[in-house]
Amino acid sequence: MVLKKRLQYGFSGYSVPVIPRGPRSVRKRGSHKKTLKDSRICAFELLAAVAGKLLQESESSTSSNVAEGLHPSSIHNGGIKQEQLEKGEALKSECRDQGSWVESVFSSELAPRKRNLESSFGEFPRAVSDTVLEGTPVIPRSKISTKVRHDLKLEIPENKTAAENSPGKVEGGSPNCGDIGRQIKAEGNPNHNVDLTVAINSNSKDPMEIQVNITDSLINSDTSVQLPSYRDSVPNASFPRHKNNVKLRRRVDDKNPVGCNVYSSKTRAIRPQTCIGHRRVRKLLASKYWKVAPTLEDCEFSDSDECMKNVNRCRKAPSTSEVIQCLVPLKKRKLCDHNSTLARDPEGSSESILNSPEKGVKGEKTSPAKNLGRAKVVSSSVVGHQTSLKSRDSHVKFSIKSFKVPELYIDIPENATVGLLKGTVMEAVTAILQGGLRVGVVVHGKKVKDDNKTLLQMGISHNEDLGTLSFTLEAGSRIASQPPNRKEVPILLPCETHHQFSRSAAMESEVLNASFDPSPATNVDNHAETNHELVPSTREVIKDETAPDSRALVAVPAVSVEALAVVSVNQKTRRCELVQRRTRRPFSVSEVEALVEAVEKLGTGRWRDVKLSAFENADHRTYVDLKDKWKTLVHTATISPHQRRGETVPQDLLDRVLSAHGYWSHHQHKLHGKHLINLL
DNA sequence: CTTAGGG
DNA sequence: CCCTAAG
Repeated sequence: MVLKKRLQYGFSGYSVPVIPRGPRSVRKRGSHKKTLKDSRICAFELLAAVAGKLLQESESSTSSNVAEGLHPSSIHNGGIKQEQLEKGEALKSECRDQGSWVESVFSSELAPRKRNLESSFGEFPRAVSDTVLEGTPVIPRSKISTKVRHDLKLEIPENKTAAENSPGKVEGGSPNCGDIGRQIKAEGNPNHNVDLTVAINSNSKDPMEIQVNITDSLINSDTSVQLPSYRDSVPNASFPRHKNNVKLRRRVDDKNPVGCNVYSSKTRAIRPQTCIGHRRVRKLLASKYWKVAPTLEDCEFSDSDECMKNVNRCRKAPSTSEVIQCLVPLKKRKLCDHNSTLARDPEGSSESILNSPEKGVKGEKTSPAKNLGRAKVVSSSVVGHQTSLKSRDSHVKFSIKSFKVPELYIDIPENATVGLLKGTVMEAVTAILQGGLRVGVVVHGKKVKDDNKTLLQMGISHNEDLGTLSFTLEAGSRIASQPPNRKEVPILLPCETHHQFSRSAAMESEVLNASFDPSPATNVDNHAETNHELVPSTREVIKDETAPDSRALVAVPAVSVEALAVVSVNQKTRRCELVQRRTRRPFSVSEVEALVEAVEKLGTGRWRDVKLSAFENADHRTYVDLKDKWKTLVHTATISPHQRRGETVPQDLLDRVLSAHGYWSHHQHKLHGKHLINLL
């Protein structure tokens, strides 16, 4: 039968099944791609800090908000909603403040830490607390995600270097100061013309909105930045359940006492429902767990170690102190999804940090050693939207619409007051900004390290799609920025030393997707200085509220805390292409011929062999490509000639395609066995 | 990593 | 071409 078929089709190679067994095809594509996908996102914490301040400042306004909004989903009017989470309850609250709105999810479980809370508590308006407290059951471990929005607008000459493009540093105002302005300044480059200012805009329609303005900004594109999530344990705080701004989720596991260890483990357990089932792995930018140390008035950090020491000294009970954990959302998102708010996948992120086996991070490495002890954590991730604008004069214009603070996890006792809760959140946020911020530039998912490259060199030109351009905010490193000497700034301490949070992996971030309508593309990037990875973006979008997984990050002293990542996304282009699509390379007739020949010989189920046999040297043709091409060839051969498009394939080849297809579709399974028999 | 299919 | 589920 075999022979018969052979003759029938006239395939010379038919009888001998060629089974090339060379080295497995090396697919650059696969690894490359994956790498990109997996690595992404950095959290951005900057905003969080701002938000924290705002909270303080906006005490008065806050109370009213808390009582009123009922709509959970709305950003400005959060509602309280209870949801069952896998393992715990998460409380999500959205608060508005002047110039910024913060949405947060708290996770609570707690470590005792009243001092700070109480002090801060006093600052909050009573109305708020009352409302909150009213009839509220305790909700252990809530998750809070905070979002801060502001607008960034930028216009940069294409010939500016990356450094210029990315301001070297973003400085946050001191937590204590009443003024809201924060500036991002470009450093090192004399020519940079970017000056970003983040300020609370009281005039804004939305009181809670924070505006970030870059001088000379021209455009309206929007970018949102998200901050990494943190977990903070706050002792004795009670959460309201019915108020508008808060969403609550019940957690299943509340049993554990407060310990850092316990905490961490639990933290892991917590995973947003939305995230469940997600296959994609996300990387966490930040380290896993962060602990917030009580505010130390007397401590100043010259270096992280010092900081830590001081902190410890100051702390009463470190072990029990509240812990703020920053989670880095790791979920990958698909860039193209619309309307999704940002989502995070803590697990993924943490995994990435941990070098989880899953995609992405695998091979890349984070050298823990480098970061060990340094506790650099990239905790926040920022996602933004970017709109590419057409510009004239070779200037690239884009604006970052907003920064978002994704998640903040807090562990707090049920009986804690709202005020304490607020204070805790504020501290956590503020702590993030302590070290100042640095801006990173991510192009096509890859962080651009070379500050001397011009935008043009990086492919950032006015006529390019800016969708692949994004920015990250990173906590300033000691090196990059001087450790702030501030007092009363909450300190994030590593909760568990044993935790690996110190790994550089912590630095990895994941990409988040932007949410709103336009097509959000998300990028995440980790900016640990030591780590650089390409961050791929995904299309998946996760709704932030629902999706957030949580994994905790350990906050390290501000000094050591690093990186918030901000990613801007291009909204304009619907198609988000963080992961750029391979350039299209139509098959030439000769390639088709080679393919047909190989398939006639090998059959349609052995694409790897086909590749090796006929396209061994064509690196750009993967076996999947060949398979796809065959698929299209079959289709082409099936349809009428006038319906065919592209380079016309000789009819004789198509005939062969059809013949081989028909033959193999019926014999591919049996054939092999028969061949073997024949050979024998 | 490969296949096989859907998108 | 991409993305994924399945081996």
